[in-house]
Amino acid sequence: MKPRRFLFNLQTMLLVKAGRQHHTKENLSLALRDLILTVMEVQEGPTDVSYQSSRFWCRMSQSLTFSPSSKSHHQTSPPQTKEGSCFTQEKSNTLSLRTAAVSRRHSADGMISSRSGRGDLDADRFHPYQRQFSDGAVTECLQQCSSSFSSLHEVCSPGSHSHSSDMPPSWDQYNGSIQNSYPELPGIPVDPPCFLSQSYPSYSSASPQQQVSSRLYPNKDQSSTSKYSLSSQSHQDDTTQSIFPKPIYSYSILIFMALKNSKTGSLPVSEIYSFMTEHFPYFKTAPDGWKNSVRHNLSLNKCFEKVENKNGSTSRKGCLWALNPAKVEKMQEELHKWRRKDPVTIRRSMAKPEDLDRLLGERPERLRSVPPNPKSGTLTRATPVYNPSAFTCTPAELRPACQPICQSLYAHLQPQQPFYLPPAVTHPSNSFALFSPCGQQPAAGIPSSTGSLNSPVAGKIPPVYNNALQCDYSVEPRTTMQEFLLEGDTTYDIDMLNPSLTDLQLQGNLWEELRVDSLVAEPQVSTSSSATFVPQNHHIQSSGLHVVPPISQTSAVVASGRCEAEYEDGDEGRNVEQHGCFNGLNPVLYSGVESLAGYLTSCTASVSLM
DNA sequence: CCTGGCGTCTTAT
DNA sequence: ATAAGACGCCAGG
Ligand SMILES: [Mg+2]
Repeated sequence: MKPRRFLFNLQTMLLVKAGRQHHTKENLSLALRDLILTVMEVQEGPTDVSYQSSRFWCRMSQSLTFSPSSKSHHQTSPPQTKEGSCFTQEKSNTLSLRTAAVSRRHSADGMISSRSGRGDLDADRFHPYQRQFSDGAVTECLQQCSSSFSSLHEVCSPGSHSHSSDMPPSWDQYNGSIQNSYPELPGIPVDPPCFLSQSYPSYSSASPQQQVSSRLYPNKDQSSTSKYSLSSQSHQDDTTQSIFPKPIYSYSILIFMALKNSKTGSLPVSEIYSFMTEHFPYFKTAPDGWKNSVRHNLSLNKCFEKVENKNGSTSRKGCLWALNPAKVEKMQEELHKWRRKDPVTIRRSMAKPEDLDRLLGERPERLRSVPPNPKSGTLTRATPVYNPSAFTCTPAELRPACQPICQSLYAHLQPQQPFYLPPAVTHPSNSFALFSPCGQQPAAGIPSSTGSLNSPVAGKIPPVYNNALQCDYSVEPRTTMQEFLLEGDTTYDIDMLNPSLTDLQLQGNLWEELRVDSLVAEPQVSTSSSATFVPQNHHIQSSGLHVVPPISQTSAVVASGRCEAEYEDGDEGRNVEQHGCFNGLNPVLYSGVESLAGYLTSCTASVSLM
């Protein structure tokens, strides 16, 4: 009984958080994926855990390819999008479901009209300080907005959906209680139909705009989509749009990432575009203009310098762009700042979330418990140098730390040559563009006279570079304190990542509301949970602990979360606690998260043993 | 035409 | 003041 309710709540919370409607396995999986992204962030970096989660994610991605033929509602539940964007940007701390809902709705309302045609793009315009989605995402947001709440209802009404049929009768009353807990839901309630499962045309028949097949703005950069997208073919564009929010990183940062991760350290604009579209699918379908902005940034930002392309051919075109050594460090700091800003959301906007750490510059895995080197045969191909420009340290330094993970994680990457390799090229500038490419532009502080070759320059600059370019690995004094903390102390990680936890806070709120609900319905549960749910500390997992029986891995999750439940106080405490919770989740990621979704869906049965 | 370099203007911080 | 981004212009292919 209680356990069942708890798990149900858990499911619902997960789903709502992910903005999904039905208690389907798919939705739960997707919701879990979100959760995992969060976990990855909390974990900060490609640890063994995130490695596992990455793998999980990949597998998940594959399995997420909904077959067009399947139930129509599947298509309407594109993976996470909305709440990450709609919610997290809020002041979040005090963010209530209500406000969230309202704001979402508003933003959606404002833009939804523009969806009809290419002509009216104003609403789609980028806005510097406001998260946006490409196309369909907006409408989805609207739907999600109401849907997230409606799900509470729908989920509770046994007959509403296929999966819910499994649910025990007791849910009926539960259903009632939940509804009660949201007596006056904003916005949504305004539309009474929202509470009726059938009133979601979007899910059963999907609104025209969101309808799969169609109309996406033609895009020239259709290039490497298929490789990463969650769904296939026809769905793809649509899905891509809906799924990937615009990255919150600034253009400068994105460009920086592109250059930093390039083999040579310099790229033509076109490749910078490619990098962006490849890693941030939003750009595949983004309205025109972003390329302008990229170019504009290249020109404007002193961090980026033009490099003569081939044989000093003049001109205005065909240039390569490289990083200005003198500014790199600054950029790197910027990047780390952004990184902390909202890591989860960033990952969401990425084609391959697990690549984030690599793109940002490797993290010090050594600080984490990384399993001993599993020397694998595929090593040679994927040695850490995949990100040449990001590493200035010696291979020896890198390998021990990275290999195990990188190797498997990035095995698909094409081998690249270490960026510190002496450019066998005639144009050193190209191969080592970071070092103030050509004398043409006496980069600040760097004697361009040394021009052609790296060694002289390299000899002088490296310290700075090393520090800036390689992920602050070395114990370089110059590394910022924050970064240090970030790397070495997980506790700080949590603290730093605070912003990224807004989702969780929302979750907490939600949970709390659910809990309240439970209280009403079931005094007993309330007793145990009420204690844990005092405002100051949302011991989200705690309440679960009591209820959830030692069921396989899942229970382990909760249990381990439990262990670290008690901690500090105040916000920090909560965060840490959550951290603990997620750490607890890790084991699951390891052993079989996939089963979790399934487990959750069928939890009612298994839990009853309590 | 398209691409790419870069300028202008607006907005938020 | 500055950062960031949307948008515009124009040269060159
Ligand atoms: Mg520049």
